Amino acid sequence: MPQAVPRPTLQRLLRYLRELERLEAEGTPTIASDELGAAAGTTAHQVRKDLSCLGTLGRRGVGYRVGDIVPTLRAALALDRQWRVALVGAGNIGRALCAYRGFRERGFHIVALFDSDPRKEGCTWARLKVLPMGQLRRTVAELGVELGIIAVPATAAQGVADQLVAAGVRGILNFAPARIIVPPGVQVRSVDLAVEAEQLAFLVSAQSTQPPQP
Amino acid sequence: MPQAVPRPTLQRLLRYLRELERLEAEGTPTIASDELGAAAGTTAHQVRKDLSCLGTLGRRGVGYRVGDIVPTLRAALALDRQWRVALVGAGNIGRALCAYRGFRERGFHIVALFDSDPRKEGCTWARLKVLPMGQLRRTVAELGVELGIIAVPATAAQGVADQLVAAGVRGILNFAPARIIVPPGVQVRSVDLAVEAEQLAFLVSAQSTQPPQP
DNA sequence: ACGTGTGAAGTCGTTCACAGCG
DNA sequence: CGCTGTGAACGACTTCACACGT
Repeated sequence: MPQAVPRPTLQRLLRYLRELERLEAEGTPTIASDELGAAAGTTAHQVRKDLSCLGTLGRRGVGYRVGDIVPTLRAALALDRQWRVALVGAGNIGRALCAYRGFRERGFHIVALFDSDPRKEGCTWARLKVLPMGQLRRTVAELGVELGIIAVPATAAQGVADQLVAAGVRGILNFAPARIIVPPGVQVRSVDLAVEAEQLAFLVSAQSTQPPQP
Repeated sequence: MPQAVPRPTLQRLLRYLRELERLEAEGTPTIASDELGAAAGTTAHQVRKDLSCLGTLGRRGVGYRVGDIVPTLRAALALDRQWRVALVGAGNIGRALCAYRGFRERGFHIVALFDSDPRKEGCTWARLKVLPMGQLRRTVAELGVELGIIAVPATAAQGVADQLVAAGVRGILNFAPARIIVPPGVQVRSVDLAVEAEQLAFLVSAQSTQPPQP
């Protein structure tokens, strides 16, 4: 049975899948854990441990058959289906996410776009009309939206999250620099662009002041 | 001496700093670890352990003086200064990052903008002219750029990283869905938007198939 | 003989409990 | 007495070593 997959393992599994899809496109029939590890930036040990979370996927003495495990991984990671997404916030970030090809390529379809600013209402981006927030609940229900993306200012984030949850969304990807509280049963992942930059700055700075050990 | 700060601790310290700056603006003079923990979404234990990485910052029986530790935190996290940043890639993501206020508010100034597409050359975004890649090296040196942001397609990412490193950049924030290899002494942080969505999808999906324990 | 799967050992981070200072 | 600082216990993830299937 698929016992819990640790978070770090999940991230790596997604990277392995990327690499394996590339190998599949190139026609590589089989790959060993050490090669996959090198391609994904980790070790053979780690690759085997991670993949073993999902069952017995390889063949001893041979390696992993690319054609076999790509579908297995896709299914295990819930990527063998399409996800309908609502995007809230038609600002700079919202516009970029709306146009981002990476989402659609991986099965994430933004099917509705909302903004509280009436001046933006009716504008069209990437074939989507900007709808007023008042229509969020009905639209999410009608279109069967399962995931929401928040791309609004920090002060508005919690309110938007509440509305998304009330509309029945099961997961939220939050780009606002604010902590969001949701009831159990709803998943949240936050991406804070400034925090990413700040982490980088710290690492750069720490490395200058602390030269590596002798 | 400031011994190594674990990565998860670093992330939390940045969140504490946000909360503390808010408290400072509100005029709160002092705060205890349990309140700060609640505000930042963690525990009092964790707050004290994290802050103790940076030295003895609190007063027993009192708590932490907001006015004291905000500057201390800023200095320890290398946020008591400005960072000059070069942005490569004038596509959707690049445009959004260029206009993103959060960076400037936190001391990250995008001072140069590059794209390999000659048609975009000379366009102006947020008071920045799009420059050709050929000018990257000289411009980075002249302006004293320390950090680079990559917002180009995956296939171009490694090449851009190489050019940034050759130009003397010390850290790279990578938004391309590709692994980037840099020499030691250069820091990289990657943000893969599709992977974030994929993780969310997995968590939502896993929760449906595995109801919580009895 | 080769490469996977996996228990065991090791490392890192979190949680805890209480001593210690204001 | 209140709240911090911190060593110690705990738990999670990683690294390792080797048995096992092909």
